Amino acid sequence: MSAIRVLIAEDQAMILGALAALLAGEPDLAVCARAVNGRAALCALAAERPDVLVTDIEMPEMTGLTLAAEARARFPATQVVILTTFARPGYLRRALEAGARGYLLKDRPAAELAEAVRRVHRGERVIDPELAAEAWASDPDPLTERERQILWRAGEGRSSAEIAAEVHLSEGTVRNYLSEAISKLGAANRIEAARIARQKGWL
Amino acid sequence: MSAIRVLIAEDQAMILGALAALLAGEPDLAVCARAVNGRAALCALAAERPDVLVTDIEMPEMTGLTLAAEARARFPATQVVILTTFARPGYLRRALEAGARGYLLKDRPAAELAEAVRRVHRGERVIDPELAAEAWASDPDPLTERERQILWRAGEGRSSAEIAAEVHLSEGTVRNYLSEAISKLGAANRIEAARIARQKGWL
DNA sequence: GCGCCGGCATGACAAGTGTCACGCGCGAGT
DNA sequence: ACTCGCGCGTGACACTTGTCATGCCGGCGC
Repeated sequence: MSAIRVLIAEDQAMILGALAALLAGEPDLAVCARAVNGRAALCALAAERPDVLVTDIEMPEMTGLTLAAEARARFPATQVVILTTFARPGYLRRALEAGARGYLLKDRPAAELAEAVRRVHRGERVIDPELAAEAWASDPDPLTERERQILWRAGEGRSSAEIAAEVHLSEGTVRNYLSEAISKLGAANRIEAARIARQKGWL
Repeated sequence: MSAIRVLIAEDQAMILGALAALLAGEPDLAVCARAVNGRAALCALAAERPDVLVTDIEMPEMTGLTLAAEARARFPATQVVILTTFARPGYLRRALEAGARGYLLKDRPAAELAEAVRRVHRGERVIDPELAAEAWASDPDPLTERERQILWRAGEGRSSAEIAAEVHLSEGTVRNYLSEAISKLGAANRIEAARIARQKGWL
C-alpha cells in the first residue's frame, strides 16, 4: 500500500512549511509538492498528479476557489480540500460549486487535516460541521441592497450626512435604513451592526 | 545538552498544531506546551517556565503584545518571539517595547522559525529585516495606553457608557480620551479613528 | 516649600445618532 | 379602481457623541 500523495498550496511560507511538517508526521501520507500561490500549484498539479490537493483560499495570483475549479476540470483524479480561516457560508458554497470535496477551517484541531485528507481520498466529502449547519440554517442575508450600501459606508466611519450625499438620499432616510439594519442584526448601534454584517459575510 | 523548551501560543488550532509539528522536527527544540489564547498562555508560562515563548499577535482574550509584556514582567527568563501575519511597524515597535526579542512574519520560510528560536535563546535579537527598515521610516504611535484601550473598545461598537464601566472610568473621561485620540489621528469620529489606528498597527 | 505636569473628573453645549409615527407616489395583484 | 407593499421622505424626540473650559490631586524636579 503506497502513501497518499498530497500537494499543499498556501501563501504564507511558514504556515506552508508547518502544514507540511504536520502531514509528514503521518506515515500514510506523503507531501509530494508545495506551492505558494495558485499558479505554482497548477504547475505542481500537472507535474505530480497528486491524490489530494490541500489549498488555502486567499492567495495571490489565483485564489484557492478558482484553483479548485481548474484542478477539477483538468486533473479530475485529484481531490480538493479547501483549508481556510474564513467560516463564510458564501465561500463554502463557491468551494462546493468549484468541485471541492472538503472544506476545513484553520481553527479546527490539527489532527483533522490528516483525517480529512484520508477521507477525501476515499471518496467521501468532509465539510466543517458547524459551517455546514450554519450554511443551511442561516437565513441568507437579511439586508437589502440599500442597507448594505449604507451600512458599509457607516462602517468606514462616515457620518449620516456624508453617506446621504454619496448615495443621493436624504439624511433622514439614511438614518432610517441604518436603524432598520441595526434592528435586523440585533446590534446596539451602526458600528456593531457593521461588525456583525462583516463577520457573517454580508458586507 | 538539553533541548530548548518552547511554548507556542496561536489561536488557530490547526496552525498551532502545524507549528508544533514543525518545531518537533528539530532535535534541539522541544515544544513543552501549547495555548490557543493569551490567558491560557499565561497559565502555561507559569506552569512550564519555557525557555522561549512563540506567540501570534491577534488572539482572543489577550493579544500577543500584552502577553509579551506580562511574560517579560513575570517570567523574565522566558524570551519572547512574536510570529505574525502583519508587517505593521506599529506592531513591531510595541512588540519591542513589550520586551519581545524576536519579530517574525508568517510569510518567511519555515526554517527561520527554528533558527529564530535558537538565536533568541542565545540572547540575540531577531527582527524581520524588511520590516525593521520600514519601522524607522514611519511615524511613531501617538496613542497612549489608555487611548488605545478605549479606542479599541469603541471600534468594537461599544458605547461610551459601556466602555466607562469596563475600564472603571467616568463616561466623560472616556469621551475625553476618545476626543483626544480622534484629533491625534485626524479623524472625524471614533469609528474612523479606530479604522486609521488599526490600519497603522496602533491598535 | 514651590511650580508644573499628567491622569482623571465635571459640566455644559452643539452636533450627530437611533427611533418612531406618519405621509407620498408608484407599480403589481385582485 | 382599489388596496397593498415598497422605496423614500419628513419631523420630532431622546439619547449619544465630540469638544472645551475648568478643576482636583498626586508625583517630580528644583
